[in-house]
Amino acid sequence: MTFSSFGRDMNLTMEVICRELFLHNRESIKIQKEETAVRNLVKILDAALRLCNEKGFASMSLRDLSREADLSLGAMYSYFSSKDDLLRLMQGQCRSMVLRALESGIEGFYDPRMRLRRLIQAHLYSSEILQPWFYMSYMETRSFPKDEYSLAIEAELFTEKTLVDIMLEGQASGLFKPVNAGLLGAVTKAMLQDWYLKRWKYSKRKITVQNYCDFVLDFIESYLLFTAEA
Amino acid sequence: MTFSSFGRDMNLTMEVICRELFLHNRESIKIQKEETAVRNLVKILDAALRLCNEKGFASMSLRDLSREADLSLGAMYSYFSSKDDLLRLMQGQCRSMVLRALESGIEGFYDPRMRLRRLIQAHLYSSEILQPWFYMSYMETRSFPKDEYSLAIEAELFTEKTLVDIMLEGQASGLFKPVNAGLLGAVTKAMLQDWYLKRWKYSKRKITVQNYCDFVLDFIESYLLFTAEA
DNA sequence: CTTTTTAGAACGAGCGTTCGTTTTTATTTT
DNA sequence: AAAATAAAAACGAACGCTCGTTCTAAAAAG
Repeated sequence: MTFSSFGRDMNLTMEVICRELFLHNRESIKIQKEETAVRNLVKILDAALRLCNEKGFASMSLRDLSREADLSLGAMYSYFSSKDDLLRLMQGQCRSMVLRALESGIEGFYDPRMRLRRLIQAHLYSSEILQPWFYMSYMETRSFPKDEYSLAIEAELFTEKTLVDIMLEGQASGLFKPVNAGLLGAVTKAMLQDWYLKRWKYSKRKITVQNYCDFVLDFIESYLLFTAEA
Repeated sequence: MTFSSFGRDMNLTMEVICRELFLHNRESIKIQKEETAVRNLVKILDAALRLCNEKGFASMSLRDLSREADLSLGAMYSYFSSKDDLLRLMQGQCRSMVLRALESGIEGFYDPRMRLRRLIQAHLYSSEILQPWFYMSYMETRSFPKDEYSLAIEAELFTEKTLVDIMLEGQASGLFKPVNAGLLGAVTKAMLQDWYLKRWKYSKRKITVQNYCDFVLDFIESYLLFTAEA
């Protein structure tokens, strides 16, 4: 699975995300016409993610957002009922789409080594495309309202558990070495997260998601696989 | 080097940090008597770090801080001249003491394998003791005032470069395998950071800093060292 | 003309910061 | 040893400003 084939298969564009968001929230969104709504939701979400990445959700004022999205305060309140509601909209839609991408990444694969590769690829590629959302989710989790907080933690632990389960499968079938799978899963998650948390560093060094992915896979597999290599 | 021996050698207690802080900032601090000043600085910094970890620096109001530190607003302003100044005080003092701890960790060691071990230990142990400060620094860096931002980035890159340099030394001397040292340094930093960023997760799983440290060292050395093992 | 969408002034709450006052501590005088 | 005074530290109401949110009127669309 290459990054560009992943990009083609999953459709993680803002346009698509905002259209789904609109269709799933017609009751709460006060705008009727789909095209108008989608166009403005894209402007709002793009601007919100940009501002959240710069200064954080709490420090992003709705006046900043209004300026950046090129919509008045009143107009924006036709799309969400409060600042927290805006957060809920972004979280709900993006989380479900990323989860879908991860699941369909490993779907139909049964060899532990292949499943591990594909899960790591799917995670890195998703976060490459939706980096601002991943970054925002990571940095803001602690200040989310209670329900969103739980969902975010749950999602983090779910991905980690999936990693660990694949490792345990591989160990059970004698394919992987009996190393500490729990800790290996945890630090693998940390490496996956570093890709979207330190994007500035990796871009400056001209390291692509493909480079990073290959390295992480080699690093982990060297530790897990029995040495057939030199 | 064990965690407890490290704790004994470096003196990273709040009491010590605040006393140094006071002595280095006598001009700007409006309180004369050392004992009074140190006692209250400890209250202020402890409370500030606690609140910053809960809700972030921007969302911590000075009224919150005043309540938690059990000091009036006016009294607190005898110790710093603005909210940003409070940040600068915490950053300056803690950063220099952590840097000192890292440097004296590898001082006097010349074998690359030993240097790598000791640097990783010193980093994990420091962040175990000053976890709230490490966490705050990581999460708030992007919203620091310009000068503090640069210093924080510089410190992050310095630690990473030190890791990479040790790896390159080891490779040059034929002790380590010729893997991608730049990327290995980057993901090593990510693993070190995960220890203070996800403390809640590791405490819940009853994983100690010693466990984590041993695992990370084993993981990295397996990748770097030529296989003398099974 | 009716409906949908946008604009931006207005409001109360909470922010960082200031400052005149009170309380506590230390020193001097009786 | 007690009282008086001076110095140091702590207090918290008040100020100007920005925040999230509401609301009415204007503009645009059909």
